[in-house]
Amino acid sequence: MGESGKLVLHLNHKAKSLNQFTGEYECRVDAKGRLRLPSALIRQIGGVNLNFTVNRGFEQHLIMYPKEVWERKTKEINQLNIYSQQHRQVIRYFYRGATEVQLDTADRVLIPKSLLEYAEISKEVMLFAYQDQIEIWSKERYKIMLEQEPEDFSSIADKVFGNNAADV
Amino acid sequence: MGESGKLVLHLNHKAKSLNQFTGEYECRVDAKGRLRLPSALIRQIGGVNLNFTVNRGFEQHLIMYPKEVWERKTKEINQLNIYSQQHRQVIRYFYRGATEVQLDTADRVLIPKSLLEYAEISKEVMLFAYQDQIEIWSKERYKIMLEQEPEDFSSIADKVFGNNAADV
DNA sequence: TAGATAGTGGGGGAAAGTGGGAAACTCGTC
DNA sequence: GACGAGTTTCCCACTTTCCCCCACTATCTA
Repeated sequence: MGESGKLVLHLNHKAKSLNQFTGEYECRVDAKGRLRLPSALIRQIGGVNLNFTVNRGFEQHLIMYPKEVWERKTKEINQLNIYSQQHRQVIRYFYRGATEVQLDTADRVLIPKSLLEYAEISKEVMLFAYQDQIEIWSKERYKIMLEQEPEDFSSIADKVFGNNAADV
Repeated sequence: MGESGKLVLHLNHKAKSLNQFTGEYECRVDAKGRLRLPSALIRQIGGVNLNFTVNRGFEQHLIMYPKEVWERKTKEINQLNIYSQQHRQVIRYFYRGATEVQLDTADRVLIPKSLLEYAEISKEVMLFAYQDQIEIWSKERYKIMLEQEPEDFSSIADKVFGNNAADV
């Protein structure tokens, strides 16, 4: 979809959650579609929180949110106007495929096949955790993603960091 | 060392921290991927601070920040709008594999394999500490980086210091 | 030369991660 | 309801990795 930045800017996008994940983890999905979370990540999550929502990300990867993060995000989305076609599109696009999952006794989640297919995940997976979410990428796609430098990185970096930081 | 072009890349007016590192250190990663920090550097760090965040730098090297320095840096990036494709790219480009590490009892950190690969580090490593960060280079790449400075340094310096010197 | 500090390397126990058998459950069909 | 195919999930066994600990070497200082 188009970015329609104006549309979504009403949303309170700023991440002010307690969850602040970090880390890049290499791991794998087994033949049954189970993904074990690295224990370093489990520790960050904090033990109490075993429920997650997985859905499609915007760039052919998956995103996993702790349940209460997901609930907060849906609240934001639900503020959009369902009677506007454009908004409906955004709403659907946001929800597309969201599935609740939970850790089994060996700290694994079962990822639905349709989602694995969408992200082209067969075995090797990279987890990329930042802010309040955990992105799930196939290893190949992750590599490709890293190699792409955003065209306007320096101009946005300018804005964020305030001066000519990324000029050279 | 000292006056490299790279130095200028990281100008960040907002970064005034207590941490102020200096130095160039030669050291090595052992067969298990552990990097021992030189004790001179440990002394600069100040003992209290055992947690770091490592991520990819922009020139095929790694950067290590004390945890709270990293957290300060992410604050600004986290203000971006995750629903904007452009901003998402920038956020990912900024985080690019950031992973928390900590010193073991022998003052070593275990660097994730994916990051070692990215920086082409096998054994010999150069640490380059300045401001509030520690750059980690493979010895070969560090040499190459140093060698290619002189040609364009003056023109870059012109650009950076010539008109925007006020900020610095 | 001895003693202290810095740096290197590896053994081994514990923890993390992997894989598969099989019981339990779901759902459609006869 | 009975049955079977497919899926989910618990459990256990096995492999791999991590990290504490100790021992050894190298370098520096008095």
